[in-house]
Amino acid sequence: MGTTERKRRQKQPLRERILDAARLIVTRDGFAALSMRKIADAIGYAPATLYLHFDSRDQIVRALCAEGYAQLLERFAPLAAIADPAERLKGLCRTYVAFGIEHPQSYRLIFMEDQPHTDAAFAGTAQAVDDSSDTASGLIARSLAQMKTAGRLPASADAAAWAEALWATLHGIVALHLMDATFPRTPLDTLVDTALDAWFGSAREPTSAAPSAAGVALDVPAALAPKRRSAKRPTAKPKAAQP
Amino acid sequence: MGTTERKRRQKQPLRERILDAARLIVTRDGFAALSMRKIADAIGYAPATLYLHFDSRDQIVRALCAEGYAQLLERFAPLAAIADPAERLKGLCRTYVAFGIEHPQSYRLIFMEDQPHTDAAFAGTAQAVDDSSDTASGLIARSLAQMKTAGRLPASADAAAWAEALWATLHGIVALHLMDATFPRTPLDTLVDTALDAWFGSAREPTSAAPSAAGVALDVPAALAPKRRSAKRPTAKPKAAQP
DNA sequence: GTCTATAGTCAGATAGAC
DNA sequence: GTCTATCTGACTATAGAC
Repeated sequence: MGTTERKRRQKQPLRERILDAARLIVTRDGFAALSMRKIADAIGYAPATLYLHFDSRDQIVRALCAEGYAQLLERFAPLAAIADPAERLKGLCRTYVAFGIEHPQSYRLIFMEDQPHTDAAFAGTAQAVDDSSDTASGLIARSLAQMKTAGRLPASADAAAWAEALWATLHGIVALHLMDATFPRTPLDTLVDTALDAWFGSAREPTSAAPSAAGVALDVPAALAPKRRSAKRPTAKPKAAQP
Repeated sequence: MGTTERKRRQKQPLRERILDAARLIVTRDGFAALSMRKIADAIGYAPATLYLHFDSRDQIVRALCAEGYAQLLERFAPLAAIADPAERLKGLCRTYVAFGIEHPQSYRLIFMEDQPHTDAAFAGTAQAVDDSSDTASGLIARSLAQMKTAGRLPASADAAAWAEALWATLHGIVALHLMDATFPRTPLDTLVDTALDAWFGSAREPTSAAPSAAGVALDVPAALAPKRRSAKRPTAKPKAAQP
């Protein structure tokens, strides 16, 4: 074990530098502009060296993506403590949108470009309603289910369908904004609130209990250390060339 | 003029064949797989020949995109005749989603990949509320404004914000589905209806502010003919390479 | 571990012969 | 109008010297 440990530790520094450089390029120029050459140039190594630490460009991309997704979940984590499901949901929605705006390239990769990872993000959706899964979708679905139980959704409502539609709304807001910066003429926060009001009737008369609209601190300080938990399955997909 | 006409007509056949081939490739393999060489191979010409009819690959892509957008507007056209704004809006929403599902590659290009065209699609959004603009967003915004006038939206609602949020929902549904075919576990039509019901209260009980003015359908003058205006400024953007 | 050198592909676009 | 031939440049990934 000691030997293995030491070996791994020797490798880490360069691996980190590769990821750092890759993150910089991606953040600045987008994922399409990421190439092994550019990374190598950025850290002052030859392209071939990168292959000692990553099997392929794709593996680097996946590592960055996993990082971004972990960040999103970290942002969600403190919200789980909010007892009122409506308030929690509001916080989740705002945090989701804020994340997309603040980390456009990560968001693009996770939800707009890389199908495998989009699939992964959706994986838990199905049973998430009663499961306390820690996926983005699971958290939203769970809050909605609780709200239905609390009678804040129409009895006829299908909580799972609402969760899907609500997520679509959030994704649509972020995705359209990332495609065209002028998109929401309405301020983003206002737009999210508009959507929430439309869905849950805050603008409508509060039938039973009027939530006093306790302001959710939507700025989660995020003491997040960029987690480097890289993707586990190598899943070397050697690019099926089509003749 | 006669000479110009004749020249243009001589060019058209091959131009069409180029576009046909390009459309096929794009529909089958996606936009990323579209290359001048593949088009040339498909129609049995040399790559260089394509440049007699198009300045660049980008111009071909734009032509396909304009085509797709015109198709979307054509699908919308007959819906303008629906007098009841709520019914019209429902039709618009379903049509929008259906188009995205049926023409995934066109949708991707217009709204998910090509920023210039996404920008163009959004261009009319601003004044569209009182304008009978023939953009996709304009049609939705106009219907919503009419619904508000008819009292079917909360008086406090900002019709423009609702329009943006509703569009985001539709886009989110389509975009997520295109990224992951398993996305809406709920059937697509059901999901759209769920959103519409939640937003406009068909499912809610008409407690106090009932849609009393059920028949207050504002008629719509806008007879928008399926405009074929392909609207393209060549805008040759020769790909700014970044050194 | 790291490098140089290179293989092998693909791409967009152009020159100039026919 | 159309072709062949080529320029230019991007990329991933590998082999083998140091």
